[in-house]
Amino acid sequence: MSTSTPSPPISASINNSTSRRPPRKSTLTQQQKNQKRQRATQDQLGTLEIEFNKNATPAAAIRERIAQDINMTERSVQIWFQNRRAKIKLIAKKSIETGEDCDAIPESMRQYLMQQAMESGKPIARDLLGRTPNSMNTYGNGTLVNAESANTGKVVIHHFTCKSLSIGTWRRVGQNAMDLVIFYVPDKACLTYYINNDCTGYKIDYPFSYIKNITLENGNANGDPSGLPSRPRGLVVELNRPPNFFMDSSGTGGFHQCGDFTEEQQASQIMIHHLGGNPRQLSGELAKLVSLESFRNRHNHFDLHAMPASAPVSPIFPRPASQPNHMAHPHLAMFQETPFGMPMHHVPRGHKRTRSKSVPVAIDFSMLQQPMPSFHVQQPSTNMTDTSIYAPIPQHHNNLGPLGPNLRIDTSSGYGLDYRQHPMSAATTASPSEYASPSFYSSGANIEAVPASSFNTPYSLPFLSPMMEHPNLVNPSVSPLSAYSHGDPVIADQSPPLNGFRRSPSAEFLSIAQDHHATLSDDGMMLSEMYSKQNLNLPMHSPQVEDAVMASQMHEDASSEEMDQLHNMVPFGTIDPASLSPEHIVI
Amino acid sequence: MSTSTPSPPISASINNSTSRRPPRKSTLTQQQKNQKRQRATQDQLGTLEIEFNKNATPAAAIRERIAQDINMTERSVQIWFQNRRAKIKLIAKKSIETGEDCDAIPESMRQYLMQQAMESGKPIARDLLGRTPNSMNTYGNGTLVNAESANTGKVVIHHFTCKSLSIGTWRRVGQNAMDLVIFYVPDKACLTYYINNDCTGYKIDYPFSYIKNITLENGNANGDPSGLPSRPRGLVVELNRPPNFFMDSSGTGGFHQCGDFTEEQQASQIMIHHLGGNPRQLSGELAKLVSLESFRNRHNHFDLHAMPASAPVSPIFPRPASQPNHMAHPHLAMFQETPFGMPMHHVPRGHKRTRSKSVPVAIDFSMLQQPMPSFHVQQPSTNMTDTSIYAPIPQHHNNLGPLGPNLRIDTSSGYGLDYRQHPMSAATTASPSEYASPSFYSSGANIEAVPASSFNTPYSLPFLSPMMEHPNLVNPSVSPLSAYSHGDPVIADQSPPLNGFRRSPSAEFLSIAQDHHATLSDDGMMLSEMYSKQNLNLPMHSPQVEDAVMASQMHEDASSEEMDQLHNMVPFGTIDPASLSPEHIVI
DNA sequence: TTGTAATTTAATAGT
DNA sequence: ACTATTAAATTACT
Repeated sequence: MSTSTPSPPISASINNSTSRRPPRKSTLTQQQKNQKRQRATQDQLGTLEIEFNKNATPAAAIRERIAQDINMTERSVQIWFQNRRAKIKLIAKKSIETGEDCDAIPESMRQYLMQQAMESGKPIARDLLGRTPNSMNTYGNGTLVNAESANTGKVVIHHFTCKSLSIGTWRRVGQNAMDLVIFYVPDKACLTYYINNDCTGYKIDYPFSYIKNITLENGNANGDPSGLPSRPRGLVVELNRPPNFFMDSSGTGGFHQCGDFTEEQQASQIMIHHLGGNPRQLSGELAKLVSLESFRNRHNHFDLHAMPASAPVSPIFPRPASQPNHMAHPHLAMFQETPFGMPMHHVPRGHKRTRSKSVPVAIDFSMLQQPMPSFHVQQPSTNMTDTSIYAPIPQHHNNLGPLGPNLRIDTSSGYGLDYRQHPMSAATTASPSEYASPSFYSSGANIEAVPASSFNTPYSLPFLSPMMEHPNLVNPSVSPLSAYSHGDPVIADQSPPLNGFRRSPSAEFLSIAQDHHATLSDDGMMLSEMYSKQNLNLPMHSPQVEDAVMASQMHEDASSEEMDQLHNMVPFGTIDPASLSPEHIVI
Repeated sequence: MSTSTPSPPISASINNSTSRRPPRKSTLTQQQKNQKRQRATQDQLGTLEIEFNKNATPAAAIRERIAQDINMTERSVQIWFQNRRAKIKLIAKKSIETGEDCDAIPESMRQYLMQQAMESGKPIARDLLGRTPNSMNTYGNGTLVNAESANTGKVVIHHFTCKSLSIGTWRRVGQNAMDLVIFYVPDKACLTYYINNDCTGYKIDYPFSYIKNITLENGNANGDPSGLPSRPRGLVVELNRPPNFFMDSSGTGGFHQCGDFTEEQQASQIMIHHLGGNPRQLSGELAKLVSLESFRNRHNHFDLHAMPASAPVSPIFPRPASQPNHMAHPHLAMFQETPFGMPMHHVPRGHKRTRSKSVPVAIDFSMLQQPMPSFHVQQPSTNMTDTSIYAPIPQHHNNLGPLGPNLRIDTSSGYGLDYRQHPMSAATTASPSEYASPSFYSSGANIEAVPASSFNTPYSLPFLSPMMEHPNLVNPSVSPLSAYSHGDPVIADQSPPLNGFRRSPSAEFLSIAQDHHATLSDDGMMLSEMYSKQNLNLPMHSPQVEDAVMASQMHEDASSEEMDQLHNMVPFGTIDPASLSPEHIVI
């Protein structure tokens, strides 16, 4: 039938069917109904595409308008959008598995996915799209995230869905879901804040052992009818010492440690970090963290003397009075864990999804075309982007010029070479012993025996030593500091020598990255990736199962950890002020 | 990433993916994913073929099994089936156009196509597959259906999707979708029941003018909560005179008129026919019929005096009290037509497609090999066929022995020679004037001017005369009766002389058939086919557009009638008892 | 070259 | 609106 006849002008044929389409309701006609299955013309596709980029879930009215514009039925437009979303979602998912890129995901879709993930507490969804944004241009800059996406997937990562990070007055707000990523790698026992500013990546990280406690702040959601401006919701992390700072010399493919880049180096002074986010969401995420042995034992290896093992049962922990400025709230609640490590009050699953409503979120189209590094941050006025909704949130030091390989972010003092301000000595500012409290343990099963071999404290453990075998490991910009972060005994314990690794498909990338910077080892992801290689032989079991959903789609021989890979990105969005039972949780 | 690696032994590579593939979902892997595009081996093809013959749309589980059997991924199996179905469908369609045969269509595929057509009320699909079953071995017996399949497709045919036909106590139940076909040819203004019994075809037909009224019985679907056994659902046709009877002297290639072959010749006595079927489905089909001018004017040419043209507006038609036995129901509803000739209450479009589920329909594999005539009927116990689901339905006179060229069907008295029992005189039993009622018209636009040239009443018009030009038109078994059926003025009017036909690819078959029997002209399909030839030059316009879907796939310059070709077969299946708004519709 | 494997796209069904 | 599936249309590959 399709032998020779040249296809007639499509628009004409479509016209036939739609021109007199009744202005009826929506479910009415599909093009097909009228005649045949019709292929969208390039014209139509163009418009659809544009509209999709603007809004991946247009309301009926908008669909109708579009439909009229391009001579399609509203129904067909609807279907097109549906299929498109599905397609992109699939791509996103796939890109997770393969670690491939996906610059084909318009910001609108990201926003949408974000929101979706946000509203459904489901980690799966979060993974998918949380992850997708990074996979864009990986290899190039070799961020930790990229490293992850490149590996075959043994790395277990969990996110904290936060949209803001505040340390003192220094504050970063995630704007397009790529500029602020907060996550931890259980196996590394390390918490990381990933920050992107104008295509340059920065990160702050610290091993669990640096964490004095973590608090979930629920504002004054319920039970406190006072009209007071609600306290910032989210996690409050209290450290016992300053974290580590890194930056990504853009494009070169790796992080190197650097000095405190926060405004006035506040992060080196103030040990309280506020991670703003939806308490309901964070509740579950926090539950996971605290269920980790590596978290619960985070102080065991060096701080046994500092904390009496008897205290932890108390449901309410008095917080150290010496606390500078943050939240001395009366609302405290014990974090209760379910068999799955989820809090009892975990969101039931009755999300209120704002169906196919265009989200009032800033959209960054520029992202779509430019093959730039994975992340980038608030440029006060991005083309096409409406940043107004974020305006009320104070952003410090955003008046940076375009950045080259050098970074400039919220810090007037040195970075790069002047990177070290508080190595070991930082302990004097906030020594572990000072802050250590009985509240470190959230359950009774904390004090577990530690293998003798794992007595590498974060202070002294050069757990990177195996990597030193590599000749080009010495990077001029790397300071000794790079050797004492991530003092995770477990990792140190199980970490195999590098030359013992089996070469997986991603091993190549690994070696490439290794050639780049000595700081490689400082990159949590890289580390974890190497570690993941080992996992091929040494499957590890984490207490979480919930995140381990995607794995099933990969290989059936994959352990649950396999699937639960790279939650690189933390989606964020409007915070649902919905009430959460416990208003305040301290770990 | 898939640069160059030479494809390894296929079975091995496939094995990789499938052998221990997780019992996971579907989106799994394509062979390609693993390595390269892989050609199915002869072995694999063999199995696939066999499976396809068993079931053209295997469920996922079955696909999985097959996949494992032949070392393919489930996905690939799925694709293979998909492509296969597409291919066969194409073949089928092509065979329609060319009039070629196609013994390459396994029964499973026919079943599938059937069901598909069934579930989608769409005539398109119905055409295709309605058509396919016949295309098997056409030439041989040259049934009307075959004739159709042979023509190039100008014939407009519409089906009534019925699964049973009852006249009095005589009853036929469609069992394999090929033994009971009820349809009409608008241009012929003739309604036909096609019946196949053990490879021999029979038919009953009558021009529209014989139809007193048609009722749609919806049983007591809704609004009648009484626990009464629902009245039989479907169409009830009331005639004003007995229909015509034909049979196909098997294998010889044509129908010839014969006597009433129904049990005790009930069809000659009882003017009420019950056509069982899904009311929802039939509703739309009936809507089409009543929208036809040729239907609405069916009495105009001879019975104008009998019915006052003023009455028709009444929404509810009192039915003649003289009605014998059938349905004197209180539920009557006006059949409302939309601009498209569809009833307002037309099924919304919510068919429940039992997706890719093998239908619980009797499958006759024997059909696959044997090049026997298109149709055949319920053999009480067919090999491999589970007839149980039809068991409850009484089948009369099925205890026939194998039939040769002679027929034996539900009639103990004469046929063949003793064929004429109620020619004109039958009118005395139920004269048009007696039954004529104002309800003949379903809308106001009925009484239209009739071309003067078309005043050929079904009583006198020898519209077959052109065919008499053929020498061997005289068949011993043909009676004069054959000359007065199908009194469609339009056809008679526009029918060209035979020798004026253009030779289409199928013209050859036509002539062959013509050489077979003088009864050719009695075969509605043959007639309509000839007629269709003419259409090449004389496009005709029917009020329906909906059916005209397939045309776009043929030639874009084809008129809408062109596509709406041969609805030869009426697929049937389980009747959906879903409620239909109007319970009872009278035309 | 065709024909077949596979992908992409519009649509349907069910949820 | 999402998922799963499909048929139809197309592309790719042998």
